[in-house]
Amino acid sequence: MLQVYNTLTRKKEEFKPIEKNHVRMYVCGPTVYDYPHIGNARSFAVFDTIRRYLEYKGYRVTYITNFTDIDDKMINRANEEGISVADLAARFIAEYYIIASELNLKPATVNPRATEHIDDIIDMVSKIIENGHGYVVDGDVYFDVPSWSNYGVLSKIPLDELSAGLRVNVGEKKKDPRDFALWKAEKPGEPSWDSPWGKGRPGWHAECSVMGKYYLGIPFDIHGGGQDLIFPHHENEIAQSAAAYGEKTPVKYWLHNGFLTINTEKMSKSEGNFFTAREVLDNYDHQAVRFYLVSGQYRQPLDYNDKALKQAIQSLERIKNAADTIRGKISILEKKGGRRTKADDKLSEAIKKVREGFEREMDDDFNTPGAIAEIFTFVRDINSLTPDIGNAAVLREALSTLSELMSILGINLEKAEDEAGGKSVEVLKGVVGLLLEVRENARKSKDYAAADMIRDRLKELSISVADTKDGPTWKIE
RNA sequence: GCCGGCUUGGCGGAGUAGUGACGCGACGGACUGCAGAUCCGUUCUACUUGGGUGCAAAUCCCAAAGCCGGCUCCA
Repeated sequence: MLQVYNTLTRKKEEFKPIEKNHVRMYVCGPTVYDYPHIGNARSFAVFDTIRRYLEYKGYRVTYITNFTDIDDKMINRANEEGISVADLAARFIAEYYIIASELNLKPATVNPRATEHIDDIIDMVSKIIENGHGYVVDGDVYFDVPSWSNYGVLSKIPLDELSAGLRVNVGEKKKDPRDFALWKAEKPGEPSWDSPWGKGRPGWHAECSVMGKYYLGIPFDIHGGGQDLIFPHHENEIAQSAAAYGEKTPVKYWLHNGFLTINTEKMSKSEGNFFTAREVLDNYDHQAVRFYLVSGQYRQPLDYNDKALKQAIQSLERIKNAADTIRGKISILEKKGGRRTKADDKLSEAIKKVREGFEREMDDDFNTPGAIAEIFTFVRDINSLTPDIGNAAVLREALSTLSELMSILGINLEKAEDEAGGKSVEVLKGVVGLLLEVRENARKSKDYAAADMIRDRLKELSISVADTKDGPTWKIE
């Protein structure tokens, strides 16, 4: 049974989608005014893994993640750079897709943009006004927070506590400092759209409510994002959606990932202590970065430092080596053939255990560290049993299980060379096989100079050779 | 000030009240012509502190300390 921690109730709850076998999920995507930092990347990777696990469990998942392409930050940055907001958005949306592919994020069902839904936003704002929870002042529209008694359900901030530290910005005409803008009247030089309240643009939180409803319907199952979005973004989203569309709770499960820290301090753009996803991906192996991002439990803080990344590289290497060990033994067995042994039975048992263990851990609010621990136990079983395995069938099953589980974490262990190469791969295999035969003869006659030369020269051609008790194996680096 | 979270071995990091997960590192051994990979063992008085409940607590309860976060744009 899958349990997820719901920010709304502050408890782990049994996960039951509203529609049977279909999960509708929305994750807050980036505001496309700058390069995403590695903390954004964590959020992307975490929710991608959650999505993949739900699919593994047999659910069909409709996965929406948006681009916010109109807001204050977009306008300010575009003005600084002297380009249009649309051009700025285009640039960083393109950048997002590059990062997404390097992190092996599965493409979303739809990546909607705020500016594609202006009419829907206007529609929602109109409904909020009609229902008595919004008001118009000089072309601005504000949400009337005190009129909404349920305000604070998500962040658990009592309404009267809220007013304490709030300020009202110059130029704002709120009735109450807790109110927030649904629609902002046009200022000179800003992009704007026609509306019943004059020209203007959407406020900060409108787009997610609108696009969630548009693509998923309300209520839907999962809404994800970083913990910093709980207040005010998601709090406002709930109030807006509920006030406009009349659903008490527009979302069943609210999931929030913990922060990525640097030296245990929160990484954030306003503090200036951050690394962009780009520089991290340029410095480290992409798969290792992905592995690192999902190696911690998603609600806990994750510290970014060189040591942590190095450790992720080492750990992942261990898993990949196990896959190579299996492949090497399979190719030997294909030549020699063999019979099932005791080790085959033990490995079959281990395959069953790893799948159970992995699911048990992931069912517990996506406990990836526990799930990875199960994989490592399996890796040790693979390494100790493989030399004694007699039949390739169980090895193929072990390899496909390992690959399948790792793919949920976003790591692809498959090697594509076989399909890609066709005939030339066959020739390559033949030639390397021939060289290794020559080398084996040299080793038997203790001509180690010759044997080592063949190995070294192959290494230069990025073919690495390893001797096992059953004979040599090789792989392309 | 008001809310929330965290504190586990050299480091990272799980943890169902009852046999010290898992990874990285270090050290020792095995295997090996060498290399790589791997295996076994050690690192073990590990659980912030002080009380309490229990036959038994890292795990439950109560206090305290330290650290972090939200209350303002932020994944």
